[in-house]
Amino acid sequence: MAFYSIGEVAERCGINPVTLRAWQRRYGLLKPQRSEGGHRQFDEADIQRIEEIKRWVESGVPVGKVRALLEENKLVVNDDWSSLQEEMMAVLRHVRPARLRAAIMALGREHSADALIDHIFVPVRQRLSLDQNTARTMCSMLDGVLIDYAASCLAEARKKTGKEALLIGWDCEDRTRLWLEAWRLSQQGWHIDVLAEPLDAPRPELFPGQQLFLWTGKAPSRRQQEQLAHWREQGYTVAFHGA
DNA sequence: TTTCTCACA
DNA sequence: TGTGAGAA
Repeated sequence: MAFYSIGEVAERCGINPVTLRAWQRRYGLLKPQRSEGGHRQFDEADIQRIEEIKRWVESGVPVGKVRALLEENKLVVNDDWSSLQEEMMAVLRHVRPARLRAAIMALGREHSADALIDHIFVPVRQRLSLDQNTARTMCSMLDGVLIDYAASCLAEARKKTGKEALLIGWDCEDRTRLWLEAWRLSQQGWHIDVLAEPLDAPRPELFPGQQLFLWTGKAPSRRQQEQLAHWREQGYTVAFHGA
């Protein structure tokens, strides 16, 4: 196995050695072997990884967020969902909503909401959103069909027995994801309604006696956790949904 | 010369 | 993300 010094790698990849060290030390992005003298020894795999990091950074992702993305991607690539993701991409390239809708309904008959959301729709949307141009259009079309499909699943779920609940996006930009999460909840037996517009400051007092779910799209902040505890003390049935 | 770490913009 | 010091 051939090794490269940090200087060689820096030149080959167009990244300052200082930056490479910073990626390793500050963000845990790299883990080259070391020589006896303590010098870094990069192999081809490391260089591949650096190129991948570069692509994320160039597409506007903050360096601090790249690690999570790399690990997420690794999981996705190694499981057998990747072929279904590719099929989804292939359907998207036709840019035919009716076809896309049929494909998604077919998937919905085969797989659980959890699996589809986590292994197909979230990864595919993420891939599409990185691109600036045509992928944005495909992503937009996908979002439209997904919301349509999610809404039909919510309606379907209401035909079975279940409790009423309201899903509210809290400080989250991703409206489509909100519908996907509503769908997920409906598969857990809830009759879900969605506040289509995410809120900065949800007001449980407007929905007395109703079960509320809050979706933040990320781990709740300290402030949000305190707010939730406060609402519960006041007797509101409100919960974070998901992470 | 090169690279290392660490403190510091 | 980059600079500079001091050491190997």
